[in-house]
Amino acid sequence: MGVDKHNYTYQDLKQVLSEHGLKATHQRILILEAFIQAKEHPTAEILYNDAKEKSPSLSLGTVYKALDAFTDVGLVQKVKTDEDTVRYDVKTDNHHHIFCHKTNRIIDYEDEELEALLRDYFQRKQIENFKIEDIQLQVTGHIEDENKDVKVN
Amino acid sequence: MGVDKHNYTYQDLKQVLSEHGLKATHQRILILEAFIQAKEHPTAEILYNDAKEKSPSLSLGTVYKALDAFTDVGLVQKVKTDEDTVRYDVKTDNHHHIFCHKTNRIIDYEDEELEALLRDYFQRKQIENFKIEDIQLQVTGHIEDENKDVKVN
DNA sequence: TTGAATGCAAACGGTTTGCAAACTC
DNA sequence: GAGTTTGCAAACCGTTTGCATTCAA
Repeated sequence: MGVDKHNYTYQDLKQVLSEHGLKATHQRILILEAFIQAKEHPTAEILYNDAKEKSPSLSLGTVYKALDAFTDVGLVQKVKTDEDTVRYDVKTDNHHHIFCHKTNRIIDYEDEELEALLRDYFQRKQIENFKIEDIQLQVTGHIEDENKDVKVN
Repeated sequence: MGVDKHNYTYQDLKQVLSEHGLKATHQRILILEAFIQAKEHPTAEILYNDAKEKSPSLSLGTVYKALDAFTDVGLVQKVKTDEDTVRYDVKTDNHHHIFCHKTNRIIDYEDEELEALLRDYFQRKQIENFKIEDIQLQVTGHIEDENKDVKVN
């Protein structure tokens, strides 16, 4: 079971955690739920505030520990930014990020043609003495009309 | 005058700062010098330690302030990483980064063919409602033999 | 039952801030 | 001379840590 943005029941999320070898605690389930419902690349604090509504005794430290655990098993990954807080991403292969420095939004970008292009390019241009594990584009710029969507593809 | 990794005299560096509209203080000149001599994408602390050798009264705060000033005028840029310290980069257009998670090295990658490829691709695939200012690849992986160089191209 | 996760509070560490003194232009 | 930059120390703030308690398996 992956972690697309569909409707997951509590049980589903529990199963996702188990499948990744994690103890399915109530807190982790709520944090994962908050993650999936979060619009975009949340910070630990955002998840904390969201999940706290359903479990007021939740502590920030627990969120950090949960996110570390999620990261370790590859359920989630840290997004490289130049902000002073870490933002997280539900891990899926082959997707890139569009950074808007006006709104601080980080938008996912996915395109099969781009993947093919990069795959092909790096097959020809080898990097000597380096094993590539992942390639991600960072497209930086700004949204032109903040009230409209950014439509990719 | 740009900031390639050539031999700059004190006077040259002073001029670089002036040309960018910055007051050419002794400290800033030393910091810029340390930057240019730094092998790879240094942190503020590395520059502090290097520059401190020539000016022992230098303080870390000054380095941060200088780097902020350098960043503001586009002399330097912050590198997006998922580390907990900011790393800086002498700003030049059209270059990408190779991240080694074994050594934490960040290696520059530059290739005209790749630029053409990306330029061409994004000309065809427009991102609606978004003005692209910069595109950077993050290639992550690991160096195979740490004693040998990573050769690009 | 047992080892792992939680909650809390204190510690950490990179970065920022405030301000008097020093310096650039 | 005017206004910016420096150096210092304290503050800041996101994140980590330690430990007793609680919980999942």
